[in-house]
Amino acid sequence: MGMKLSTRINGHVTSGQIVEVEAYRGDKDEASHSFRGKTKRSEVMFREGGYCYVYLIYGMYHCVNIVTEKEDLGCAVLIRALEPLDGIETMRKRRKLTQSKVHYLTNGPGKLCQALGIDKKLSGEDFLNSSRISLSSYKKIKKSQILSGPRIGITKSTHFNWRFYLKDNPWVSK
DNA sequence: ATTGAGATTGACT
DNA sequence: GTCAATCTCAATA
Repeated sequence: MGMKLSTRINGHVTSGQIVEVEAYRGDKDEASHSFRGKTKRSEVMFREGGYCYVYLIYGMYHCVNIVTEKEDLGCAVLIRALEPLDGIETMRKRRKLTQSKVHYLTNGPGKLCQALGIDKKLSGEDFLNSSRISLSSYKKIKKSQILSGPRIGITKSTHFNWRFYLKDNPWVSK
């Protein structure tokens, strides 16, 4: 939370501050892609922390995750919303939004992937050694500014309060 | 081989 | 508020 997520795709640099995330883990979490073991799609989730897991959701949109923890544990953090920073005009064109609707640039997991040009080709990239996608320090966030609640859009394991978001940040999805 | 559900979004009533 | 867009996976045959 508070870190900057950046991409460089075909020379276009875009980035945003992470303001909303959800945690997924390999055991005890029925909502996780890693819960039933490795598949061709979820293989990246079982690597050691630092890799980028991107998947296609509902056949239409992409979602980006940061793999965490040790190898074989299947834990990752889904990026759900960003506060736009660099390359806003590039993001607006990718999202096909008019100036009056830039508010909707990156306030959702599918939206931010479209804005930053993230798709399945970036799944498996190493955040620490990639020329196309990276993370960097941006803002120090106080714990008191981070709120939590149930994860959005899932029907299993809804009792875990593993959605985290910045208090009063206008870019949060809901 | 077929079917139904899913970590979403935008268009429409 | 409803619904369709259409890829991946697991369950069924």
